[in-house]
Amino acid sequence: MDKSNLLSIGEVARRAGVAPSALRYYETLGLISSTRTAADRRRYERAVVRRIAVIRAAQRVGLSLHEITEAFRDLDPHRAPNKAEWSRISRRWRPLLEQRIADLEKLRDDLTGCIGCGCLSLKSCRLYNPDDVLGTEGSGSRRLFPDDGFTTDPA
Amino acid sequence: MDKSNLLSIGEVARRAGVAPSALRYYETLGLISSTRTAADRRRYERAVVRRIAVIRAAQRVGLSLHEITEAFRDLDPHRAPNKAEWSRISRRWRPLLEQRIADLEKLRDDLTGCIGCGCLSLKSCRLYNPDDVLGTEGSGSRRLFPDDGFTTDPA
DNA sequence: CCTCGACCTCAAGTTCCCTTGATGTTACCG
DNA sequence: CGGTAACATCAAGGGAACTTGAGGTCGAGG
Repeated sequence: MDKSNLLSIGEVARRAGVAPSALRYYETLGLISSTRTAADRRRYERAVVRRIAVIRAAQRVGLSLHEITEAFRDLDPHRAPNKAEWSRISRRWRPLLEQRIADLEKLRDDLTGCIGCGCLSLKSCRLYNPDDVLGTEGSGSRRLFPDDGFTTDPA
Repeated sequence: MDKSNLLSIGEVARRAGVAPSALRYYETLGLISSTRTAADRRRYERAVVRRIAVIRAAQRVGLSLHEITEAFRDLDPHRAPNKAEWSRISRRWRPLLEQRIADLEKLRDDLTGCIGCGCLSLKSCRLYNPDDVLGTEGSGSRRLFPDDGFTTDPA
């Protein structure tokens, strides 16, 4: 059942957790590729499952399929990326990942208790009293939403 | 120009960095609300700017506007959330945030050099040799993509 | 008074990411 | 040999999140 080490679209779909229709769609975008059997069925290399996992992960970071296609542009679609290719993608995405992580941590901390802005006491905190205008912005703390109009209230 | 401390749709749009059309759209969804002038123009409380910032932040985490509406459901749309309301939203979103942060860190680390799986040498790393089957999964390290089919290859 | 910009509504359009349906072929099972 | 499941293509549909356009109103300025 494992003939020639290639996977059918159904197998890939199950393993990657996406619908076959999505795989066909990805193929039209050039995100993944397949060979065909004599009877025109798609056959996938095993590496495509990993590739799809990366695609889904990148999507969750907020990348469009187009951007992901860009990043994958000069990877051999049939093989797993080698070290050089992998680190090229890594270099490309890392700043974005860092930024997104920082954003999320900031949101989490600010939502949770102003850890990010240092006011651990939770009282008279800007987040719980959003209409307050900050007296000073001294101690290196940063605003969650820099442009929310609460400091620049002259219309 | 600051009459009655309310903002026009244009002002809110500028301060929040979104288009007026988006604000009208949010209103149809019940995400934000406004009062009207005699001439039927929308007037917004200042707190709406913060609310929009939270909406945008939540969107970037991957929440749909519908989910955000849910979380905001029983907040008074005209006021900034008080401490209790804020921490309700916080409690609701925190696990999600944590999960997303963990996912992103994992992706970053695995992309960067298998820091997450402990193989700092970068040689014979699963990520660089994705077709390898893991011999053991012993030392507490976790897979980036748990269901990618490389361990469960019996069809 | 006239124009201009900012606003209003409502319907339709757009982009992204797929899914669904119609219709047909292939592969295997009993 | 017949049925059924899995696959193929292609066109159309669908939801989410907005934007755009048409047509109209309002208030201030020249």
